[in-house]
Amino acid sequence: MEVKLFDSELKVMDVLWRQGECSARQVAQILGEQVGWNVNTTYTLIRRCMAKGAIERMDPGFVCRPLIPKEEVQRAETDELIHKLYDGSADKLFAALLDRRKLTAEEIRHLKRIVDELE
Amino acid sequence: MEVKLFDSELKVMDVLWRQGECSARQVAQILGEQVGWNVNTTYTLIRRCMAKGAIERMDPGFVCRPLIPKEEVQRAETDELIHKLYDGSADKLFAALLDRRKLTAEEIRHLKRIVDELE
DNA sequence: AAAGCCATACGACAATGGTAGTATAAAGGT
DNA sequence: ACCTTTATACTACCATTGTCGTATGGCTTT
Repeated sequence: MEVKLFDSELKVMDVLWRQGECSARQVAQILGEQVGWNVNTTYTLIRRCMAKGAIERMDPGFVCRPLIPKEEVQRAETDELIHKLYDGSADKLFAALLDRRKLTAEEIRHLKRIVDELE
Repeated sequence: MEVKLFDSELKVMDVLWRQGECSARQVAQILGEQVGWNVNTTYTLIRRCMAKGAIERMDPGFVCRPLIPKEEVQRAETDELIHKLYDGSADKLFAALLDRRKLTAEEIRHLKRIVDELE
């Protein structure tokens, strides 16, 4: 990820990822209800995201559009976690996930199929 | 996780997880080489970890022992990621991991083995 | 015992991140 | 034209985090 988004910025992005483009005002309203944020907080975060190139805002209407796809952020953050706690190896995270879950027989079958299809 | 460990504290923990018990001085030396930390930085972090109950330090020799297992931290941080970016669903992270196919051939082999051993 | 030297303690400082107060400006009603 | 309301900008503030400087106290060596 070229830009690092903070947790609070992620909340803004998440609204846009879910709703698609929408006005700054709407974002503020949604986050007000959803997280209890003051309107100004949202506007500040939107501006910070713009400064980072994560959001584009168009006139009229201050319509905001996410410029960074969610998948990219997911990927970057997951990588970070893998490097921080799983010795940089994705399969250790994978194994940990398998380990903590109670898998049903058919989930296991499903998994086997997916994994078998890998390369 | 009852306690939240910061990234810098995690570096200290990681030394202990790898080496097992060892003296504060050794930790400082390792992190000096490995991350370029000033000795004092390490000592400060060790003290903070002790305050959080993550490290126990014994006399003589200031031998440090990790009180929190790595698995627990991995779990907590992974949960956090899942909640932050994967709608709280481990499955989605799981799928994302498989989807990126950034896995090396060896990792894939490893995965297959893990999955085969399931149930 | 004076002088130095380690190992460790403690406190400080700067940078960062989260949150919101106050300012400004456009738009509408009277 | 003026008052209100609403949308947005700017700035400030506090808590947290990372990092290290200085202080202290014991052990050597002379």
